[in-house]
Amino acid sequence: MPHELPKAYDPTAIEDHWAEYWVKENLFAQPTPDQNHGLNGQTSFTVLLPPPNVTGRLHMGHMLNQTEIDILVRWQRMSGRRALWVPGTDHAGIATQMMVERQVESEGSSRRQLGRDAFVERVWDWKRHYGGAILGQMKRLGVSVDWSREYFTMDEHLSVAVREAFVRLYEQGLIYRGAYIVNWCPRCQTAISDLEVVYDEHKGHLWEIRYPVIGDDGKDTGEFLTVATTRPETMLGDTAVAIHPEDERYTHLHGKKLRLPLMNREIPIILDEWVSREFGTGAVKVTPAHDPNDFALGQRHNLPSINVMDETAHINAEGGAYAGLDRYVARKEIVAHLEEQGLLAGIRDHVHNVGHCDRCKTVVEPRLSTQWFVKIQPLAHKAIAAVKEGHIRFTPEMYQKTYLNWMENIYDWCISRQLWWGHRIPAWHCGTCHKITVARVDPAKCEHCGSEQITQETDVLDTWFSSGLLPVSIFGWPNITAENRMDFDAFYPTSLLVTGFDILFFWVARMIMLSCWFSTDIPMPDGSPRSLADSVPYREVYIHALVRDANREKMSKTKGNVIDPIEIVKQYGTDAVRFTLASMASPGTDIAFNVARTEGYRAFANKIWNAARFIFMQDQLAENAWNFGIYDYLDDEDFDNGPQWGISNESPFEDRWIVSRLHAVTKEVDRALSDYRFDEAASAIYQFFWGEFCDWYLELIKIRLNFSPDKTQQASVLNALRTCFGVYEAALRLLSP
RNA sequence: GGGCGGUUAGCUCAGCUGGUUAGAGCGCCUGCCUUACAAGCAGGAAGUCGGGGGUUCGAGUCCCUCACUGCCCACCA
Repeated sequence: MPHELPKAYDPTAIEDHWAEYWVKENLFAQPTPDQNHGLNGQTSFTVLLPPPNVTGRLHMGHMLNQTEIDILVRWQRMSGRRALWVPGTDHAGIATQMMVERQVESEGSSRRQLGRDAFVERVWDWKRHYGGAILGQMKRLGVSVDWSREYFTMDEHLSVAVREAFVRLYEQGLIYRGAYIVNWCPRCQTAISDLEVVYDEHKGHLWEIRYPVIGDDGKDTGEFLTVATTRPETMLGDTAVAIHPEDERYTHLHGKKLRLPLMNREIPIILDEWVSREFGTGAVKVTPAHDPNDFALGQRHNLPSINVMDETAHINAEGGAYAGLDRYVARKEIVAHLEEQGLLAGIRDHVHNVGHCDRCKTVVEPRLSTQWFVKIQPLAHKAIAAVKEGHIRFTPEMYQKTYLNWMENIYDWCISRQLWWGHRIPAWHCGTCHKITVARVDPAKCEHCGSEQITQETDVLDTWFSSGLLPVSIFGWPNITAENRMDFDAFYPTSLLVTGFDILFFWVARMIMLSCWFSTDIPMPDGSPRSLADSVPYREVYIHALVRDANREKMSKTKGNVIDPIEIVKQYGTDAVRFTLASMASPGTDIAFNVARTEGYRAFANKIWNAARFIFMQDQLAENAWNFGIYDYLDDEDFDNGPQWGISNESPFEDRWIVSRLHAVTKEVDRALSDYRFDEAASAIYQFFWGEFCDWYLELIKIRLNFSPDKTQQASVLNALRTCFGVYEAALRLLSP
């Protein structure tokens, strides 16, 4: 029975063993509750893993996220709740398509050369091959998810949910299609949402261009109106110039027309109070097809829109002599030609924000194009109420403000993407009457004219449209049957969402809007209608920090400062890394990951190992212990319900002390975890185990061992050992075993 | 242009609703291979809590202000 343990803790072998065992036994599965017994009196604790992209490799952010969730899930499970943690992966539209495009290109082919069907098949291949990378890594790390419930956002039943959601919103008049200014990525050749545009400060120029004024006789008067622009190439699509109605410099030009240089087109001067008199020259060239402000102006003043660029941001046929040129080449030539013609009034240095595609960093081109949108106000309205009425609580609290502020100023959501990878929009265009048929199942003919000349919309949906539905779709919505009904009742609303603030709007906000909107049609278990309070996707949101490098720099491949969690884990062990993250996870600040801390916690793991070693090494006592039944005690099922101390008023002081300390620490850890204070929980455990249990209690035990050799004292010593085991075991439980 | 954080030991960070000599890890110094652990043990040095002002019997903790720093949001060409 005495154990020969190595002197130093080697995590690898032990972790490999247990990780494999946990997965094999699917130890953390939470099957659909029994039809008759429901949850059997237990309450549930449900968490969704923020689904990693299929393109990803596990990074420190995942590791932090999973460590926190795992701690909470295990803690709740130990507290007797039905803890369910659902894993899955996200198809990640653009990101994945880009990845596979690159692969295809490296083979000398291209996406278009392959064609849609073949390309999509390639992406599926790719997904099958690499898509499980992160989940595989998670398995090795031993996260306590229910692997039997693993999903992929393009699984059949989840795609059904996406389609249902789209059709319903359409039927409710909340999805519309139209030509509006969208953010267009010329590299990805798709529209992207406002959130997918990141702005960088750019030292550019403000070009001042003279537009000739035309007299009543149709000839140039010799006067000019000078406009200022940061994007001269867009002038090819100008359909007006706007000035402020009360700008006295230009009063005499009211009602006049201008000759658009290079294009020789007559354009009106319009008056609009939106124009700032202070900025630039006080005269704004108006390009409704290439600027959101100008688009709005165009709507107000009934101006035509001339789209002068194609989907690759090359000038199209509307650009006359410049057709075929890249936007920046065109800019250069246009500026040069203006200068030749004496129409360039000046060039100023100008610092302004330029939008880039979040994915590929290409400069975004605002561009008029026909897209699908969600009329978001009604959904936002509910999502605001859900939070304001306290049905969803944010931690840290300040994110509630951030959330509400965004939600209250929300714009319609552009959900269509000109991609091939994703959920294809369930809409069909009629070749005969040109109307649209939106349907749950592929229609055979146009619902308006009955024509069979229909073709499906080529666009796919924004990735976040499907992930926003996950809280309801993974539990069976919209097809709630007698079977999965129990699941929905038991686990929806989920208890908690743990995620980073970087997807607060992308995902958290969308989930709240979509889930609140769609879950209402599923009545409560007792048949009563579902209130807003029970429609929410989760009751709590815990937002954690970003993990940065030791110098507080964002980790990025280009900077080469990425700390690969798997490497660190290999070196120090999973527990050491997890303990580091937990201990550094204090609210409000980013985590500057410091390997020195991990070294310290590897030492802690070693300390725990050696405490066990000490206890097991008491050979002679262990033998006696066997006789005295201490191992029976350890085998006792009661032990599974927590150690029984056998502490009484007569017990030695140190026994009573350590047990009382254990209880206090347990309480402290409970408190800390219920406040999401992983750092405080970690610190309490660390201090207790090392500073009290090892430094004091085990030392006192040594003294007892040395000074109580006779039989009469044996019981006391054994009781001490029993307490050792007990505290040790309990401490391990605290560490979320 | 709005909004939100941060600024505490050499480094990375705690310090909850204001209350005894301001804490931890790593690092540093001194002494120890004491039969669980040198990834250890015993002990030690180290901070005018960003600057200034205020409230209070009492402030790292509340208020004002300044400075520096980071982040989010925003259609000024």
